[in-house]
Amino acid sequence: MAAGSPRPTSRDVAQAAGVSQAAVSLVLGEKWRGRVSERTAERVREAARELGYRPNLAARNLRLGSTRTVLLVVPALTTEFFAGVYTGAARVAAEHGFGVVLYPSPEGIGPARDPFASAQAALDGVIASSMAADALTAIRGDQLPLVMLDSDPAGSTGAATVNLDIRDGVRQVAEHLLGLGHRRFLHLAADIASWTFEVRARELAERLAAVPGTELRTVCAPISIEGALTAAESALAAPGPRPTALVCDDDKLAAGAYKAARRLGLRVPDDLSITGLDDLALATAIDPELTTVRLDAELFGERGMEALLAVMEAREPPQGDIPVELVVRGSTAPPGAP
Amino acid sequence: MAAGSPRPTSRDVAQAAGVSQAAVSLVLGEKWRGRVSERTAERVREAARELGYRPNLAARNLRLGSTRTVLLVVPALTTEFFAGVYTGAARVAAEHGFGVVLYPSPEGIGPARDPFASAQAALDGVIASSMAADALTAIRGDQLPLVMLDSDPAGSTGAATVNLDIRDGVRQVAEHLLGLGHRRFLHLAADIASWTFEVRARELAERLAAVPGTELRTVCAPISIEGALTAAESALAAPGPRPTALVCDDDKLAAGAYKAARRLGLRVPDDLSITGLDDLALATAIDPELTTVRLDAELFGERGMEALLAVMEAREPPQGDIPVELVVRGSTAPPGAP
DNA sequence: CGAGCGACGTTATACGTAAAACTTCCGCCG
DNA sequence: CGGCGGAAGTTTTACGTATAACGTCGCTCG
Repeated sequence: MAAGSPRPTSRDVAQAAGVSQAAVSLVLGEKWRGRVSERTAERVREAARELGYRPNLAARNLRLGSTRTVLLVVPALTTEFFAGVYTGAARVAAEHGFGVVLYPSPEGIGPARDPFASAQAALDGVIASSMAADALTAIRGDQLPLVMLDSDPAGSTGAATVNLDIRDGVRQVAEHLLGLGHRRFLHLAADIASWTFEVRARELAERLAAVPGTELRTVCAPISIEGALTAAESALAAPGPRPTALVCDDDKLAAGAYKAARRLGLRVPDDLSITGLDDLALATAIDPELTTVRLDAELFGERGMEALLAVMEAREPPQGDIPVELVVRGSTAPPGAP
Repeated sequence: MAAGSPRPTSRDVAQAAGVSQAAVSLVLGEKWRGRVSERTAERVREAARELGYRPNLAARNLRLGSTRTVLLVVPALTTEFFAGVYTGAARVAAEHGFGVVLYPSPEGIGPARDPFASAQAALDGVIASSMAADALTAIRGDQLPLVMLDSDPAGSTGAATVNLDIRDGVRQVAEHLLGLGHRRFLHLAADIASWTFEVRARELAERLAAVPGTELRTVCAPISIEGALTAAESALAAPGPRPTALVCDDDKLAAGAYKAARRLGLRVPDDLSITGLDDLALATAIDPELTTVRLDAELFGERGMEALLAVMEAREPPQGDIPVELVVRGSTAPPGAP
């Protein structure tokens, strides 16, 4: 293992072990049942260890025409949610001998490099979450197996989808708040044109419309604490009867809403109930702790990877949305409580 | 671009354009100044576009012996800090024609796959942050250019390091609190054996030791809100005079400390001043907003990548720590304030 | 006794690209 | 007019691996 010397190749190992390069490949490829004697196999392994041999992946990929590598495209890494998705996907991938490469969408990263250029390696498949349309066409152009996370199952792309049952989560939130007696609602929505947010808006509207005497206003904000703060503050300060329940599209928006409430002198939950969606660490950091919908990010990633494996093997991907769970904490109470 | 057909190769393009494969390689490689006429070059480009040609990266990597891909090893993605590091590193990398692959440390991911197996692609270099020692030896075994983030510059590895000036950050925190009049301190430390945390402890102790009449106790906790909560609660409830200032190793610990204070009926900052370190979104989500040290994650990533480029080109990596800045918010006040 | 077969390997080839080395043609200058 | 140099390509080779195709024994069985 002399320093500075070029990496040893399988041919070097072969020479050291006194066999042919093919034999090395057979032994190290674990596919030598009746092809090589146990004694030579051991000699080869010994030589490989001795030289510190590592197969050249570029060569292997070229030969096999596949890299056993998959790309996970996420919109951002500004919360721990997609870290969980990655963890789940990577676990399942590893069980099948695949690796996962992470690509956070090109916010702030030069547009010159698309996901594929960035990953450099050839890819065997893609899991994409809430992505921009242009990046999507780039993918389809490559004709790669594709699974979309949290996207319209009836979308025009025809790609397989894996979704959290956000609809059910919003339903649970609505029932919870209606059950507490709330009738005047404000929806603090994310200002992103994405299916997963459209679902929230639609489901909430439908659930509330089913109950006579309810009101629903909606205000959009960028997904950041600052953005939510200003949007929520002006909406809550608007004339007319004040909403008693504030449904936020995610936990970060909810955190901004807390600050808006505080500025306006509103107590949570006495004057205003607030709900989130995600169940980030943030949800239990703020006071009172946030009533929110728990999303199982790791399971989401696992299911995504399982679906991709199915697509790659030309099997039918598994169906069924991933269940979510309402977590009731201190940010919700009956309206007008003391 | 018939569907299902195998991807076109440079040879297909050559045939379509009526030239040799070498000509295609020359034209598309942008290195054909005096080698190919403008007219044929255009024909080649046209044919490539027509067929939807994408070079096979595995083949290119094999030929060039380099992948222009770099690995960024991060301890976790549970806060947005390392997302910022990635963004910065990726920006600089893109400017130099490099891609960055992200590898979150193997918490929960099968140990069977080391970073290199995971990245699948061969790598040209590694930027590693606060990593475990065994993973490090795996890297050194590969003799790859390596830059360490937030690691002991006098460490035994001899690798280049890029550091935030955490020492100065802690100094600023100490001066701020001492200036407010605090004398009894509690240090809520991360229970991770890592240089970056050792620096915090050492610097804080030194700064306080320089002022007569100060007291310092230390308690360790896992970096999570829950962990910080229990550790801080029992430490604050301990007998003897209560500390008036609580210095936390990062913002997440500080968030847990808020909850501990609340449970014990202590008001922040009147009864207890609290400081963090990181300036995450979390810092402004909690009430009162957290006095903390702002770390420029993107700049950190940029510097890391610049250093790695220097190492790869056998240049001397740039020296100098990255400055940090104390951000004073509402969580600190003079002790015993009304 | 020779055909056949299994064990144990080896030789040869292909993957798709980049680039060094070579060919051909032509214009131009001494 | 001979040769030189440059433009415009082409032919060839190498990168490191996996595997199909091909020996070569020694033994067994009909």
